[in-house]
Amino acid sequence: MDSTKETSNTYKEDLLLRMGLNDNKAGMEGLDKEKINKIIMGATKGSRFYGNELKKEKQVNQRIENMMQQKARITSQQLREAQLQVDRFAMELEHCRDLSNTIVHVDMDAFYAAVEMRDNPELKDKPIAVGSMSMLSTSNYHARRFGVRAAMPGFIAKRLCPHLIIVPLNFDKYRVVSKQVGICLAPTSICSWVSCRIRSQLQMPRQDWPEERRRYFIKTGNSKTTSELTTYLTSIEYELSASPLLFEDSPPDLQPPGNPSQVNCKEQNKLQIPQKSVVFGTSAEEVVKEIRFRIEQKTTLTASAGIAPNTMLAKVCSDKNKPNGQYQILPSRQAVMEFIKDLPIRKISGIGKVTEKMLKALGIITCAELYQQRALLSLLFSETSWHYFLHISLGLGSTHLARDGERKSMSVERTFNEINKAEDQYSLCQELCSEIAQDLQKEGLKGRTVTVKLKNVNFEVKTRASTVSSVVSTEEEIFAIAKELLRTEIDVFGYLVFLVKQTKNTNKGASLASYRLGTKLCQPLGVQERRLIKISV
DNA sequence: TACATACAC
DNA sequence: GATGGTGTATGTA
Repeated sequence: MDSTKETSNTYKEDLLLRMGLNDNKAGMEGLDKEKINKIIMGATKGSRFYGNELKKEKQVNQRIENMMQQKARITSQQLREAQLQVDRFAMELEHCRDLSNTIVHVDMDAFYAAVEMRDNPELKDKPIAVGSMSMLSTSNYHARRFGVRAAMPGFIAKRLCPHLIIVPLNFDKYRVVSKQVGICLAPTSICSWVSCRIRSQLQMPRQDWPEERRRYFIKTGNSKTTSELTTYLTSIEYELSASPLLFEDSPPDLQPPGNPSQVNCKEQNKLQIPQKSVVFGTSAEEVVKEIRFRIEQKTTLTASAGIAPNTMLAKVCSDKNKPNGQYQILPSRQAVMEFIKDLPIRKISGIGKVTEKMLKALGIITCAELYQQRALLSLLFSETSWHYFLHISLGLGSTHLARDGERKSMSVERTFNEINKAEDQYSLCQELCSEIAQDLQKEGLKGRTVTVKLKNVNFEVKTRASTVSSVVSTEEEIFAIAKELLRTEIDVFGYLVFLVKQTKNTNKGASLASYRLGTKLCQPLGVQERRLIKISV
């Protein structure tokens, strides 16, 4: 076990990186990180959670050490050869660079928090977060100034910001708003979306649209007018959805919405709506402004957006002018490379904490540095990984939006407080099996692999899986398998948590590739004790 | 196929 | 007092 000294000295920096404030998020620039980290560490140090993080951190450090040893064994001859090979590949990629698509990534600002603030005016101007004392899903920008952010436990957030108001999650509400946002995009283009994040591919020019089609009337506070206008807006949307949305790059007809002085105030006699109106242009930028305008009119919430030649860049761009802003990378190689140059790799979707740290050990922080080290990376990482890195450093990414494929797994997982008796664990397992069975039935799916996931009080996680020859889907079938998996673990280790998973189904039609079912139970007292009892027996 | 890791949201 | 839940991909054995 680690001595206290080792813990406090050797890994201090590492742990701050792992446990301290992650400010890689909009609205968290220029915070007093040191002060915030002090509070976070004060709240977490000595906890079981902290102990497990320490352990995981050591594993990452070991990985890095292995990598560095491997690096030390690389000869300059090997490096030269790698350089040639990588550059040949890079040239091919360059040759295939496609700047002809326009990808838009729309991202709602502090989504859950914004919904809660909208629905409860008392929360306006106050620091709020959505979630529980155990875990927060998101926070508003006010709270972010205190270092309060998503994935932080509420009790720690409270220490950072004692006045923080924590609102419980209302998934049903977010689902409704999420759908409304989807409708705002539907007429625009081909679009695919996950939760409140939306990617949209603008496809066809709309330069021949009459201005009337691109005109919107601003909602006002007046309730009667608002209702009229809403009706009108709805009818416009209906019209839009009946035709493809078109655009091409051309100067905007008007300034951005949201700035009253720039709003067009023409009379609309024909429509008998004497209100302010706004007309959007036909460029990509204008279309995106229009999308964001529609979202705001429909939901009273703001969204940010990125416009770029591929999905990787569009995603990064959507964060650049958050909240309530947008950013475009023009479709030229130069614009792309200029944008990429000093961009920290951590900003790219898919580069997380661990990858960031490993690359940092190689002196890589920015995309330009990622490119410089391309030969070395090809020798240290798997083909999949270095290809991925190379794409990033060239500013390349997917230029089309994949349709949602069929699901590959399904799971249910829950963390519990205290379960002392094995029989209680079995019955909880059965409950989860029942839930999964229902979920499977809802989608008409079946699976072949059942996985049980266990987590003990020290946050150690293990998974145990079993694949059967024919598909299963009922509570009884699944529980029979899960129970066996669980039994082995309880008997041997006295573990407290479990999970079940299932994969691959050959049925056609209503079928599922796989599903997963999980449970986690926590038992504060048990592990050591139980293990001892087992041994003594 | 089994298991662990990393990542996103 | 207290550190989530769901899903995907990948590496390795």
